[in-house]
Amino acid sequence: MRADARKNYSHILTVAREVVTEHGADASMRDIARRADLGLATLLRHFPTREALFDALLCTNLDALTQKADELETSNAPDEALMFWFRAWIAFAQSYRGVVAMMAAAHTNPDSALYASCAAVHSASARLLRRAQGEGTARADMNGDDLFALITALGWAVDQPSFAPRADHLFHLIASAILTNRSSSDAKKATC
Amino acid sequence: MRADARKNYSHILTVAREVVTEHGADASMRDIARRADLGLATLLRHFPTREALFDALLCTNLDALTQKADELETSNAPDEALMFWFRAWIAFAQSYRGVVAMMAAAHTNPDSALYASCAAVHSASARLLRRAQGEGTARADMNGDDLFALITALGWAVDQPSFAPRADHLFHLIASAILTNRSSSDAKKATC
DNA sequence: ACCTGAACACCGTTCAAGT
DNA sequence: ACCTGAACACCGTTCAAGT
Repeated sequence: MRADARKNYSHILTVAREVVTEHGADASMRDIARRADLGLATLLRHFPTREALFDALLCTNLDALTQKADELETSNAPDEALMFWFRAWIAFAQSYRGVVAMMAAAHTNPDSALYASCAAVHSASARLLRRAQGEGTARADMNGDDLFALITALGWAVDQPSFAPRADHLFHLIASAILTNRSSSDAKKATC
Repeated sequence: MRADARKNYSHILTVAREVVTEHGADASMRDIARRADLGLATLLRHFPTREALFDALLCTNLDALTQKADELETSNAPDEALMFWFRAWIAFAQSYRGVVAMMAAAHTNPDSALYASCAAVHSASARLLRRAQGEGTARADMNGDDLFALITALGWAVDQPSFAPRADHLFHLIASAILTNRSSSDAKKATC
């Protein structure tokens, strides 16, 4: 990449972070370009779609999330690991408004620039679930798709202004639906 | 209302139902007007906002939903009533793509044409919850806001193409998070 | 190589002019 | 009363012309 292009690239990301913080995932691409003092066409040259931009915006967080799954898998009890990771996912979901809805949509469509990231999150969570199921601390009548649906649904919910105040409690409720032992102390550590 | 206006009004609703069935709640208002052979301004005269149109589109379903809450409250066991109504809500959520997201947004904003309808659904569900809690069959550490958040989150989830295939099972999982007795036969009747 | 203004086909809002 | 074309300020896409 040429020096000026590289400079534009990182400048776009900086500005996009600001704009998206204010307006959420539906922020106007034109507005981002405007605030970066660039033509809209230039922005779209670097990030041909909104999802390409978000993949770049979120890749650090997303990598941290999948890496955290690896760490938890070796260093924590299965149910504890699942719940800690679930918490981390919800924190991620709250990074910018609308990200979860965007990821849920991207999850369906292999052409999306976010598809690979979604799949990575999905498989990380599925791995943690299977491990807890092996130990008998997570419901056996549930698969990776179910887990992903539940945590994504909660991620969407805590994104809604009217539901956000109850985010912690809602987390606890969903957690209790996933774990076998409702009052497990491990779960409590993660859900309280 | 003048005769021609009344005719336009109902014609718009008929056409809107078709277009929204195809394109979901984000369907273009212009497209609806076009298909109705009317100027966009005429459509917006009858329904000044998208939410006003949807309030009209959904009012029959919404009324049925709140009325169903009344019926269930007198004719069924509290936990059974709660679960039957929950099922009806999910069926409503599946009537058109995007309605749940729209209602969640409307729920926050008192100026929305859908606000009253959201409040009605909210209070109907809260009533059924309190009754089940009184009997001890629904979790005590949960309020009407929590329930509304959970059922709305599930409504959103089953709206996503990738989660829809597991809709029934996801319902069961959320139901088990709401009810006290996980394998209650009443719950089973509603969740299976 | 990389940037960008401009034309394009959309969207919902508003209102003056028509019947 | 009710309808509507047109102007408006937006949006993302595309590409020919510039450096």
